[in-house]
Formats: sequence, C-alpha cells, structure tokens
Amino acid sequence: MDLPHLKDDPYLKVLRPLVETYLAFWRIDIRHIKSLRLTPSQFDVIATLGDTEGMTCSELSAQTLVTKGTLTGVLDRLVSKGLIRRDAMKRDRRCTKISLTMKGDALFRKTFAAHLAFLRPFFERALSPEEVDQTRALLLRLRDSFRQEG
Amino acid sequence: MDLPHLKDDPYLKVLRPLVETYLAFWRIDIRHIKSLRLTPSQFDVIATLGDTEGMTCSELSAQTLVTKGTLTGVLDRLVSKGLIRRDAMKRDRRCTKISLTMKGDALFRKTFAAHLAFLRPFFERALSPEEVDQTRALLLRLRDSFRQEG
DNA sequence: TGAGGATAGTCCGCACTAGGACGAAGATTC
DNA sequence: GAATCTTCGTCCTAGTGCGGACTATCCTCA
Repeated sequence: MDLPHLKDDPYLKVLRPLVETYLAFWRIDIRHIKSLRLTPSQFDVIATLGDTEGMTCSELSAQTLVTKGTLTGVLDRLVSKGLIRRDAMKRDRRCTKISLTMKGDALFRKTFAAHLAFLRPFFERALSPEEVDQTRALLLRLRDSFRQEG
Repeated sequence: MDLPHLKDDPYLKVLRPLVETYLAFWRIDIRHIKSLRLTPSQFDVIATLGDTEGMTCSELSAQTLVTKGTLTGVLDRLVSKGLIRRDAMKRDRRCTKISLTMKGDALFRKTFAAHLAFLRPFFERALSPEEVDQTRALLLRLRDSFRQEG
C-alpha cells in the first residue's frame, strides 16, 4: 500500500511486512466478523460495550477508532438491529448513554470468546511464546516512534 | 480495533501492538499524503503507475489494494485532476490502458522520494539495523500464517 | 462457426471514513 | 447573571470500500 520498492533500504524494508501482515490479519478477521452479519465498526462497538454499564458517544468514539461523525450512522444501524439502545442522561442533557440491549449482550457473550479462539491459532503456529514477546516489544517501539511527533 | 482485553493471553498479546503500530504509521502516512492534496487511494495509484508504461485496470487493482469497483471512481477523479489518462488498447478492446500524464509523472517524481524520506526517520530512531531484520522476519512469519488458510 | 465460458471495465447499493458546520447545553469568567 | 468557551451529538460532503449485476468483448472447444 502506497509504498513500493523499498527492499533495498535497510530501514524501510520493515514497512512492507508491517502493512502486509496487518492486511493479512485484517482479511482473516473481517471474514469472521461478516459471518456474524456485522461490519467491523459494528463489531468494534459491540465488543467495546460488552461488560460495561454503557458509555457516551464520545467515550465510544475514543475507545473504538470510529470517529464521532461516523458513529452516529453506525449506532443507528445497531439500534435498528436491536443490539444497542440510546438513553438520555439526567446529569448532562447533551449526552446520550449507549448500552447493549439484552439481545446485544447475548450476541457479545456468544461471539466474543469465539472470535478470539478463532484468531489464536494463527499466532500460535507462527511464533513461539518467546518470539511473541520479542515481536510485541519491537512493535511497541515502532508504534511509539510513530506516535511521537516527527 | 475489534480486539480488546487480550493482555493476558500469551499469544494474542501481539495482536494489539500490531494493530496499534499499523494505525500509528497510517496516521503519519496519511497526513503527508493529504498535504499533496491526494487521498491514500489516489497516492497508491500514482505511486504504482510511476516508472511504468501504464497498465490495465485489473493490473492496477491487483497491485494497489483498490478493488475494481472502487477503482473506476478513483481513476475518474485522477483524470479530472489531469494526473492520469485512459487510452483504448488495440489488441483487446475490453481493456483500458491507464498511465500517468506529464503532470502526473512530474508529481510522482517530485513527491515519491520525499515521501520515503519523510517516513524513514520514524523507523531509524526506533530500531537498529539488526532489529529491523529481526522485526521483518517475525512479521513475515505472522503474515504467512494469516495467508495460509486456517 | 457458433455456443458457452471467461474476462474487462462500469455501475449500483449500502456501509464506512474524516473533518467541518451546526444547534443545544454545560462550564467558566468577570 | 451574562457573555464566552467548550463539549455533545447530529448532519453534511466527498471519497472509499465491497460485492454483485451488467454489457462488451475475447477465448475455447466441439
């Protein structure tokens, strides 16, 4: 993606693998999510709301990578599927409390563990426990570098 | 994204760093692309067409992660910006040859090296050359695991 | 050569994306 | 208490994204 011909550069040659690995994961992940008749954003919202008392739109937006503008529409569709509800909050009438309905909670319980179990073997067969720690540490260093202002 | 609370699992705990690292990179990357007044898909197409004689829609689609359905619209906008051209092919009248215009080629030359130079320091300051090789190898193992059917 | 199958690119519907504009409603400051 | 600032959620636009339907064209094989 946007980054061809980097094989030669001693530093940039890690970029393609990063992008390709993420995308390979993504393709596996999305296939499983689709089988639940959800979109990735919808799954993200359900997973984030699971095991909570509910939260406001801004909290959801902060925790899910779905920006507030997009969230409105995503929530609309989840409401119409009967998976979440919007309730007014007493203390602050600007806010709306989003929470799972019974049906949404049932979906969460049924699918979340299954989703993790589905993903696990892909990691298990690729890396030893030590290599997992190693990979994790290296990725976090890279992540922090990208998070720090250039 | 879609994968909370994995800290405990010895294998899955590499997933969050992978997603977070990719997203941190993405945010940096997209900021630079936007300064060129292009979208990521548009940049992807320009970068892929650079230094080639042009290619068909399907070749472009295969090399850029932009699916054919989306590509039509992306190409329309690049044509209206004067950066690419569509020409009929003689041998196969179903195909269209997409190539950079003079203006598109000038943009490619001006910005592509700059884009790589912009990204380089983020890697350079995070990892030593040895660690780059290590990270690359680990990521590729993971990628291949995800690419192999489950 | 003529029928069936494969491929190329376009178009469609639905969903998502970022970011900005907006009105309503708290919070702050004097 | 009133002007101002900030925050909350919604709406808007332009651009993606996917997959399926569609037409035109080419290929294959009997």
